Amino acid sequence: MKEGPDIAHIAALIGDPARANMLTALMSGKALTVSELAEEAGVTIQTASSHLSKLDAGGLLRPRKQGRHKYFSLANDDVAHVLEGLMGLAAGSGHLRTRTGPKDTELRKARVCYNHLAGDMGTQMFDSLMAQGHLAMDGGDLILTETGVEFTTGFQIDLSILRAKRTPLCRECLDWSERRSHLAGSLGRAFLSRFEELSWAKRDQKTRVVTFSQSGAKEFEQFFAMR
Amino acid sequence: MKEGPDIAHIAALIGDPARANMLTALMSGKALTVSELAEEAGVTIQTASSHLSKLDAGGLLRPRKQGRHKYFSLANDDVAHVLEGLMGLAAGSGHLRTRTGPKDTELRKARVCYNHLAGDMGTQMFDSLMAQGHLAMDGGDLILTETGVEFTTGFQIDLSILRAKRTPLCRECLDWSERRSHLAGSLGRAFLSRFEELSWAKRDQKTRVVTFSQSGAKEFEQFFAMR
DNA sequence: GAGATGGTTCGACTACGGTCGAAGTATGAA
DNA sequence: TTCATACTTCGACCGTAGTCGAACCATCTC
Repeated sequence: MKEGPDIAHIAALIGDPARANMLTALMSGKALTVSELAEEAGVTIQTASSHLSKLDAGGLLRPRKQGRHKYFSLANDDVAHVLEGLMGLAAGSGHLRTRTGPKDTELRKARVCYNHLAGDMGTQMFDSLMAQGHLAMDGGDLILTETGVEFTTGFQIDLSILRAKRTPLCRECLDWSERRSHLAGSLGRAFLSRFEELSWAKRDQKTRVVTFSQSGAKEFEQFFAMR
Repeated sequence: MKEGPDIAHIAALIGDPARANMLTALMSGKALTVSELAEEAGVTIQTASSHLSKLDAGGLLRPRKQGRHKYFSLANDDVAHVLEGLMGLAAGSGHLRTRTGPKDTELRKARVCYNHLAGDMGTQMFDSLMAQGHLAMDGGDLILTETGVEFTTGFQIDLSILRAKRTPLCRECLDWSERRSHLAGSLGRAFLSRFEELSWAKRDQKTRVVTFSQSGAKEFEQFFAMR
């Protein structure tokens, strides 16, 4: 009756509307300040502060002080992963916050998941990389193959920098809208920022939507076509 | 500020201690009655009933009436998956309900996750099946290869029955203790029940622990050795 | 220094939701 | 029919936790 970790505590942390809004906002991958998160959640700064300290104590956030600002971001990919999972359940039970509107289709098309590309285009990219043999599964872990290394370096992504970090290079992340995997981990992050550098795509500042330019979408299709 | 599914609602459902206990109990994969779940959660039958109707309304459970009993089980693998994820976070933040005791090591060794094998032996089995090429990733989906079909039928598992069901044959599930994937889906379930039929292993009724007999462990090692 | 801006702490208010006793409904047994 | 068991509904109680105003720190600017 009481073995295993204490689910209830952190589920309750996520379970408050204000905190859930903050966490959802942080799924954009950006680090946000207390006041930004307060606005995002629709509460005053005081309450936001108290919420954030609780989330931090629960290990869900990573705070960083910078001058008189305090920036919060999600603690790690695992947290983002669980949040996506919860979104999947919520979406499945037909409990959408907003009725499926025009913004919803944009979110399904391409969006930011923590720090990498998700949605239709995210899964397409993942599928393509697998089909081309650039990614492979090795005993439950996702790995970058030799051709994959070539491909990414050709994409102007410096793997040595990524490998130096503690976070895993490749991870898969389950998509709540597509119910399929897409690429997470530091490589997933690198791909997305590369898309931005090449101005193939732009993140919306507020809504997690990623919009590809017309030419950007074409380039993307070129590299990540299926078959 | 309000795009995406309503995380908070279902997170709050999981966030109550009594409900979390019930859900954890259901991770054993067994369907339990209202009174059993009440005892599991340490509350009276009335409150259990109200909790269960809320969980049901949230789409987390699948109720089945049978005579004057009402059996509840987890709605699907997705729910189990999210619960495992939450356990991972809770374990990671050092928030174990019970200090890592003797039962904890048993849980890490081999346990039931919803309806399939998890823990050290679960991930070992998954890794072995991947290494032997019986399982493979195909565009984000886990599939059974041709040799995999051979292997499982040689194991006296009737695939045609499994394929007839709506639930996916193969799925991967992230392990909170090992932080690696193991095999879920109807095939994962089939393997576990086969182990029981062969009396290689036995589930403990209360604690989710799976104990392998000495000879059973040897057989297991034979079939699912790494390399 | 003084003033402004970003966060935190404290205290008081409030409301939502978990809890159980008691009564009510269904199903099964005798 | 009568009794027992399994569960649900109702109502009342109570505690916890979210909320904000006000005052308090800390950091930067001038």
